[in-house]
Amino acid sequence: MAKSVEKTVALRKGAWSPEEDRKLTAYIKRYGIWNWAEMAKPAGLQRSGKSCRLRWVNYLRPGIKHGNFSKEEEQTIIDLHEKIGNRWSAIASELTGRTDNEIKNHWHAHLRKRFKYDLNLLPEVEPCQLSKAETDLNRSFRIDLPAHNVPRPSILESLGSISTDNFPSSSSNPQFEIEEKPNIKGSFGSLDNFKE
DNA sequence: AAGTCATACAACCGCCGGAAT
DNA sequence: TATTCCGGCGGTTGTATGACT
Repeated sequence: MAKSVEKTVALRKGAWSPEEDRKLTAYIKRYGIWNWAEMAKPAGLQRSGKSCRLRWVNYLRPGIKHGNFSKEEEQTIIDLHEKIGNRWSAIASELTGRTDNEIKNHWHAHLRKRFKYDLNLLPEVEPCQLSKAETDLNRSFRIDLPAHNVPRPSILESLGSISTDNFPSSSSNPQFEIEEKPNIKGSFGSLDNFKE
């Protein structure tokens, strides 16, 4: 079903454009989340359901915090990681507005090398034995460079305030029409967050 | 000024579990 | 009960950007 759709349509990959972000956000604002695999097409996106879900969950969803982690947040991550390991989603649930992906990245970029450095736990191994991530970690560790933690300009700035006012309505553009929402199950996502 | 290196982070991939049929 | 589908998770990779030489 959904898989056949994804097979027959050439799907875009790579970085999301502001236009794609607008389309996905506007679609979810209008119709909610009902089936990621099926939503992409009527939303006007040539993306896989997984890609749409990931973009929404990690970036577009209301309430997502971007930017540097506070000392408290870092300490929470360290504490929880010590207790439960790489269960990033569980850790993320304890940090309002942070996603598992962001925490995972932050851990690998900042915290893990600091943690291991403190404990002298990093083994001496040949780089050829390491994955890329491990190689990066080892390299960073050994040269002991301070992270130049300059945040990139957020793509959200280019989006401005998202509005569906200039977005094609379902009545004027059949591309966005949905006769019904088949096989709806589970949560409708974070629609409550749109309520003002 | 140009080339290379190091870093951060967005996004993809593959697997797994739960729900539906 | 078996199969299929979907969403979620964690690991990994690709790439943009800034620092360094």
